[in-house]
Amino acid sequence: MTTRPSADRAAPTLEAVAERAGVSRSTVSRVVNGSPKVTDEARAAVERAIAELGYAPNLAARSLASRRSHSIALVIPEATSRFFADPYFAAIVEGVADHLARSPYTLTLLVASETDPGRTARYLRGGGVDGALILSTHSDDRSYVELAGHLPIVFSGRPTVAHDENAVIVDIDNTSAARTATEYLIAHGRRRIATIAGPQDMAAGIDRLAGWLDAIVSAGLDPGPIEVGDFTPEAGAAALTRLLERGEAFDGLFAASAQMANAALVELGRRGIAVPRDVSVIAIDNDRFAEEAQPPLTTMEQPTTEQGAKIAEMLVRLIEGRPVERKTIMATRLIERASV
Amino acid sequence: MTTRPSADRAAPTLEAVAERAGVSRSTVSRVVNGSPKVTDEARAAVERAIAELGYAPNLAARSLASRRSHSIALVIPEATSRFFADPYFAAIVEGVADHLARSPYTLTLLVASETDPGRTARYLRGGGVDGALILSTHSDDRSYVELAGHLPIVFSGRPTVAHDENAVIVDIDNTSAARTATEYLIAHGRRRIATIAGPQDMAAGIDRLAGWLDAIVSAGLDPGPIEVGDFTPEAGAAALTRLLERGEAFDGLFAASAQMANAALVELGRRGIAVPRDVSVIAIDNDRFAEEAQPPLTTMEQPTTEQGAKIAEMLVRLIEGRPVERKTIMATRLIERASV
DNA sequence: GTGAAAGCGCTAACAC
DNA sequence: GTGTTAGCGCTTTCAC
Repeated sequence: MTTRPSADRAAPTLEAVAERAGVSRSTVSRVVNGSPKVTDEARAAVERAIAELGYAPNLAARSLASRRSHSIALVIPEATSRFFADPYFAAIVEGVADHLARSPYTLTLLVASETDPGRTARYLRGGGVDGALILSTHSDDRSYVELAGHLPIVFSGRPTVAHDENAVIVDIDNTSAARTATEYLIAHGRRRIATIAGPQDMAAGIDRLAGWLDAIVSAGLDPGPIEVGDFTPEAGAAALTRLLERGEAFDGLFAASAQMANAALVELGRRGIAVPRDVSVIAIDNDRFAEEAQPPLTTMEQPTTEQGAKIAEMLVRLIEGRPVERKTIMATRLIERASV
Repeated sequence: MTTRPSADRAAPTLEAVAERAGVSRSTVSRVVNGSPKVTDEARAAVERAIAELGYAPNLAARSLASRRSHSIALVIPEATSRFFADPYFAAIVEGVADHLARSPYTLTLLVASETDPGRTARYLRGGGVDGALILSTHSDDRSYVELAGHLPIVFSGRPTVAHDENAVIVDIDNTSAARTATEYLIAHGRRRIATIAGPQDMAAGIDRLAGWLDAIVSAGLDPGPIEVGDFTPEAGAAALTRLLERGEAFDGLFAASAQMANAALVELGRRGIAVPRDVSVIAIDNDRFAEEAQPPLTTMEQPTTEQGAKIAEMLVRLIEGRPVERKTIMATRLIERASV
C-alpha cells in the first residue's frame, strides 16, 4: 500500500492577510513582529485576519529579507553513533536544546560529513544559521576556527589549534580538575599513581594528563605508568589491561573519563584487585558510569548540561551583538563515593 | 574581557560568480545545482570562480525561490531532559541523523514548547522545513495529525488519535512483541504473570498491555496483577513495590520497558526474591538497561536505530514525491539472557 | 546550451 | 502610525 504527498493549496501570504485586514503589508509585518507602532484597532484587525486565514509567515522570505534565520547549528564531529551513546554529549545537547527552547532560536544538528568535509562549512556560510556551536573535537578543528571570521561561533572546550583572539570559548579547567582529583588520591596516602589518559589530540585529554602529572610532581612523587584511551569504556578496559601487563605496581589510578574508569573497575574486579583496598580510583565526569560503577566512583563533576546551556546563551548574545566574555570557565567539584 | 561579533564583509553572491566567470546567473545556478545542460568549459569557468571567491549559495534565497528548504524537523515532545536520558530516543535520533547525513537534508531539532504550543506548528507551517518526523507521544498528538494536511509527516509509533488515511507510520508490532514475550514466560512454566505496563495514553503502552493479556488468555490462564509506569526506571521501581504490596503472588513478570524491568530487578533483589528462581522477568527493549541488569535481562529487541533511519528515509521519499508504504512494521526478536 | 526577465514572500528605509 | 517602494539572492520559465 503506497501513498503520495497531498497536494496542498498555496499557503496564505502576508499580502493576503493585509488585504483581508484592510491594511498595508507593512502593518501586517509590524504586527507579526511585535512592533509597538501599531494602533490597537489595526493590530486587532490583523490578528483576526491571521487567525481566519491560518497564516504562518514564510521563514525563507523573512530570513532572506532580514538576513537572520533565528536558527543556530550544533556541529557534531565524527561518528554519530559514538556521539549519542556518550552521556557527555547527550547532556550538552540537552542543555543547548533546553536553553534555545526558551529563545526564538531553533536548533539545527549538523553532522560533520566525513565523505564531504566541505559540506558543513558551505552550509554554515550559506546563511542557513545565525551562528554555530562547535563541540570539542580532535585536532583537525582548524576549519572551524577559520569559520569564526564568517559567522558567530562558540567553542565548547578549547580548540587545540591556535585560534582567533576573538574566539568565544566555554570550558572547564581540565588541568585543575585533574590536579584536584590526583591530589585527593595523594591525600589518601596513595604514592604510586597511574593514569588512563584521554586522547592526546584533544584539549581535554592533554590538559587532564598535565594536571595529573603536576599534582604528582608537586607532591615530590614519581609518576606511575600512563596508558591512553579515547574516553570510551572499551578503551578503558584495554588501557587497564595494558597497565597491568607492564608489571609496574600502583596503588592509585586517575582516569580521564568515568566511562573509562567504570570499565577499568570491572577489569580490576575480574582480577581480584580490590578497590579501594588495593587501588584507589578516581576520575572525571559525574555521569551514570560514575554512579553505577562498582564500587561507586569518586569523581570530579563537571556541569555538562549547564555548559550546554551556557554555550547556547553565549552564542545568542554574540549573534545579537551583546557583549560576551571571551572565555568562560565552568566550576567542577569533587563527588566523594566509594572508590578511594 | 568581552568581545563583539566581527564585522564580516558581504558574502559573494551568485551574481559575482557569474560576472567573474563571464556567464549568466542562470548558468552559475545550473552548475551549482548539477544540471547536465552546461558545457564543460562553462562549468570549469564557473567552478573556478566559485573557488576563487569562496562562494557559498545563500540558503534562504534558494529556499524562497525553489520552495524547498532541504531540511526536516524532528519534533521532540515534552521535557527535553527525559528525552536525552532515554536510550530509545537517543537511538532514534542517531538513526535519523545518520541517515540524513548521507542525504542532502539537514536535521532541525524542534522542542515542542510547553509555554507556547502554537510555536511548533507555526514553525512547521512556515516552510522552514520540507517535512517533519513526529515521535510517539501522549494522546495530545492531535495537532500533529492535523499538520499532515500541510506538509509531509512521518510518525514513529502510531498516534493514539484517529489519523488521516494518508498518514505514514513506522512502528513495531507492540502487541505481538508483548505476546511473544509473555508466551515465553508461559513456555517456561510460569502460570501467574504480572505486568508493569506502560502509560495508557500512549500506543506502545496500550498495545503492550493488550499483548500480555492476549497471551495469558490464549493459554487459558488468569491474568496476574497490573501496575502502570511511564517507562522510566523510577516508575519501574515504584510499580514493583506496589505490585508486591498487593499481596498477590506471581511467578512471572512482563515489563513494558527494559528501564522499568531493570529497576524492578533491583527492587526484587533488595527483597531477597531470586530471579529467575522465584520470579521470571522479561521486557521489551534491548538497550543498556537490559544488558546491565542483574541478572542480564531476557528481552524483546526492537531495532531502534534502524527505525530512526527508516522514518528519515520515508520522510525524504514522501517529500520527493516517491511512493512510500503507508505503514512499515519493523521486526522484533527475542534476546535470551538470564532473567527467565 | 545559454541568457533575460519575472518573481519567491518578506523586511526595511523613507516619506507622509 | 501607516503606506510606498525597493530590494534580499536565488530559481525558473521561456525565448533564442
